[in-house]
Amino acid sequence: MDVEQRQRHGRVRRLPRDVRERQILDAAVRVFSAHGYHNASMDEISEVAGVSKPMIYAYLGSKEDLFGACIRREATRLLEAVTAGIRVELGPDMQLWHGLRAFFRFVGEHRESWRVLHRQATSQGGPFSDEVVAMRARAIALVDALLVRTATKRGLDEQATRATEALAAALVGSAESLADWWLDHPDITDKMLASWLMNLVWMGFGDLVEGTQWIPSAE
Amino acid sequence: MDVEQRQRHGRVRRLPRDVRERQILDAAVRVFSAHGYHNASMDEISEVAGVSKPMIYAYLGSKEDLFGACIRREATRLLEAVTAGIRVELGPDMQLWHGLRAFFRFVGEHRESWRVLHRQATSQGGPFSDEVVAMRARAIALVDALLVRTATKRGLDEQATRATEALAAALVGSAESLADWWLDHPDITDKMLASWLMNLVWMGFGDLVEGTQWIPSAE
Amino acid sequence: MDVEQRQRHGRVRRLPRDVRERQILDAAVRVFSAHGYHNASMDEISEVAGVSKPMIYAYLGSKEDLFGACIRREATRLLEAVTAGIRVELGPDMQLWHGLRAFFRFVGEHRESWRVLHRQATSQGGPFSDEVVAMRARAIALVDALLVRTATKRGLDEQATRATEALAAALVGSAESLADWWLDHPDITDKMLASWLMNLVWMGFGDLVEGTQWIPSAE
Amino acid sequence: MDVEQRQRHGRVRRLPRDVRERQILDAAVRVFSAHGYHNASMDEISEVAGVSKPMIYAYLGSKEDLFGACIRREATRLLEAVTAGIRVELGPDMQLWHGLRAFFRFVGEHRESWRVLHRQATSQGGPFSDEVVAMRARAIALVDALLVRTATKRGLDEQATRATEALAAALVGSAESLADWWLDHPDITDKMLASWLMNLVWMGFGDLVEGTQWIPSAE
DNA sequence: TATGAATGAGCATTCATTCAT
DNA sequence: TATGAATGAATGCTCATTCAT
Repeated sequence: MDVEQRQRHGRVRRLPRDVRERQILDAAVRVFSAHGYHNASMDEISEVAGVSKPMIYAYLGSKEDLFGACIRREATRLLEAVTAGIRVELGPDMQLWHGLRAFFRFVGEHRESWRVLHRQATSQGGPFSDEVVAMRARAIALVDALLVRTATKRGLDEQATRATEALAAALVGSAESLADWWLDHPDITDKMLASWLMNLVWMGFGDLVEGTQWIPSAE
Repeated sequence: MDVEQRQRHGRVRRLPRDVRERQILDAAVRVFSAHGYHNASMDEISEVAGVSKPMIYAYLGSKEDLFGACIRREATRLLEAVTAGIRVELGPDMQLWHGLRAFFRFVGEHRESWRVLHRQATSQGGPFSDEVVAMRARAIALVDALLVRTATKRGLDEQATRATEALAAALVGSAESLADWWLDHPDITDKMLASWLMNLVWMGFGDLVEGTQWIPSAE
Repeated sequence: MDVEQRQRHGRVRRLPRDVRERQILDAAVRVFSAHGYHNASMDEISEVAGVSKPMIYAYLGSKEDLFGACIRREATRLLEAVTAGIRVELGPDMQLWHGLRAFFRFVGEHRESWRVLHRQATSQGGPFSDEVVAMRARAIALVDALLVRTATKRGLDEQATRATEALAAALVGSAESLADWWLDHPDITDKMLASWLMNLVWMGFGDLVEGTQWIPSAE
Repeated sequence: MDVEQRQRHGRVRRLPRDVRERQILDAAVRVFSAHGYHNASMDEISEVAGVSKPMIYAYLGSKEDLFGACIRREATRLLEAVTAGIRVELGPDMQLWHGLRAFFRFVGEHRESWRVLHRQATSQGGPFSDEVVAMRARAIALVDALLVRTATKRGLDEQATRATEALAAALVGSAESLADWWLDHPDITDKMLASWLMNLVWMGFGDLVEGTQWIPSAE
């Protein structure tokens, strides 16, 4: 391949390893996000990355490995963004508020990352599941800790204690669901989303731990 | 193939079309639920159904079509179950309550259906999306209608109006998420789930429409 | 593919399974014989067989399985030919004679089979080895039995007993080697080969068991 | 790459060409012997040799060339060992005896060389064949010369003359086969092997050239 | 109606080989 | 001299899909 061709292809050659890895991961996230794990082909990824397939295998391993690497990187980014958004010096409600805002901001700015994490990773059985389930569990635990801390202060009865984990899961699920809904309603701001969700769950949770309960009027 | 052979194989042949279709759909749901859309093979489905592959293609079209048919049937069942659970003569909170209970009951009794609907269908890009998105939209609309009816009675300010759809989406998402979480915590009853979620969202929603709002203490 | 094309390709379609299997095995032996196991491609085999690759995998399994099936079939044929050639009612020398003749005749008439058995199969480490080593062991055992029978009659001293197995191996090796040599000297008849080898080994063996030994004149 | 780096790697660089070549060939023989030609990878060879792949290509050419070089070196060593073992001042039988002993000794001491020569080289079709066939021809010629010399002395009838080459091939084959058999019976000494084979073929050959022939009692 | 037989097309993966430094 | 970085080109294998009966 002569100089002319090289330039026509617009590819830079002989880059250091970590740069290439980043290139590859970026491409992989794009492609996995667009077509899903199974429909994504290594050929397309290599093409989008501007790198030949053997490099992918040399650096990131099999398709499965590559997907796992994507998940790990994006999940880490997401959690870091959320963690960075939280102000630990504030009260729990503000922590949740900032956490939610950070979450929606991240999703808004990294649609592809989100799609890979939420849509693709969740649905695959087998090896990734572990990875993703673990990440999701970390998120739920994070929220649960927040809820417990809050509830404990106010005094938490037994049933409520038992419920917090479920509520945390529900909360995470709401956020995920809202994020998805957002994809089809781009005129909404991330702030509005966070605000709505905050009102929904925080007030509800507050009532719950205070003993104000909704009870079916008749079974 | 003569009668003798037919009997030797022990299968009943020449069944009416709708029976065959049900056989096939049942098998397809089982297999899709177990392995996911892509990992499911038409071979396995035909084997589980006890029907040859050409029959599947003749009756239900391509793999994609087949999957769509599964989604449609299961979603319909789910919505019917929920609708049937609702007592229109009761107040909105009781309607939601019974709806949630019916939802969780259905999920508990039809794990496979749920897995196909939630895990598989959500993650596939492309043609199914339409189908699934439509179904999901119907569910959200159902909840939204409920919320709007309630809110309207009490007088709904503008921002709240705008939020109800999002809240409906969030609510549906919470329920889905809780249902998933349930798969790993089978000792919980469907009643408990419904109760927790009801408390979380109904009280929150009640506060919201009544004007009691949570507002970040400082931006 | 219309009728014309079908006829142009000269392929008969929808044959019963065992016919197809034979076709495939025939082609595989040809191709393995020509290029060796590793250089043989499933594509070429399928092309030579006039059958698509999926049929090969459906009927005969993986490349390794296919190769194993070739080995087994050809080895069986060879052993059957040799066994059929032997006249059990005759004396041991005549048995060996007829056995050798049958062997060389078979090799002469089935060069490709021989090449696959001898050249290809012997050299592969791993799974086939077992198969082939077993076949070779059977051949050696056959010869050994013959030698032992003969020797026992005449009274066999200890060292000679111990040597028969080695001699059997050597004899089989000579025959194999001669067969190979023959490939490059096609003007020789199988009868001549058998005769030479018979004289070489039978007379030598006779001397050996009779106690006429060659002993190095000086170490 | 500067001096510091060079020393950090702990490898001695800039060695004279022939030393590098020997390193490479040693590694190649080891690897080819262990995995066979096709399963051996240039990567592994370069790793075992402690030399980068481009060096291998620069010094010894393609994989095929490299294999050829291995064959040539090892075959030469073997032939030299055998030749060195022969005492030309002794009679033909003693020459063969010493030749065989030298052969088996070499095999015993250089299993890897032997494996490459016998197992790998023989089975590959194509380019190597030439190389290997040539080497084998030299070995056969060596033996043939010996036989002819012997036979001529005693007077050799026409048929026997014609047969010597075949017998030489058979002899070489027996030795090879015995050597293989030996790999699975390590308690045998090389002397025993040589002795058995000597008795088998020398006596047989002696009979043959003396006119004592084995003739089938009835065709 | 019903199916065994058959295939086109694609995909993950590997490896000998060669630049650019 | 010496090599890390990079790739073209195959190859084994699978699967949705469709004939011919």
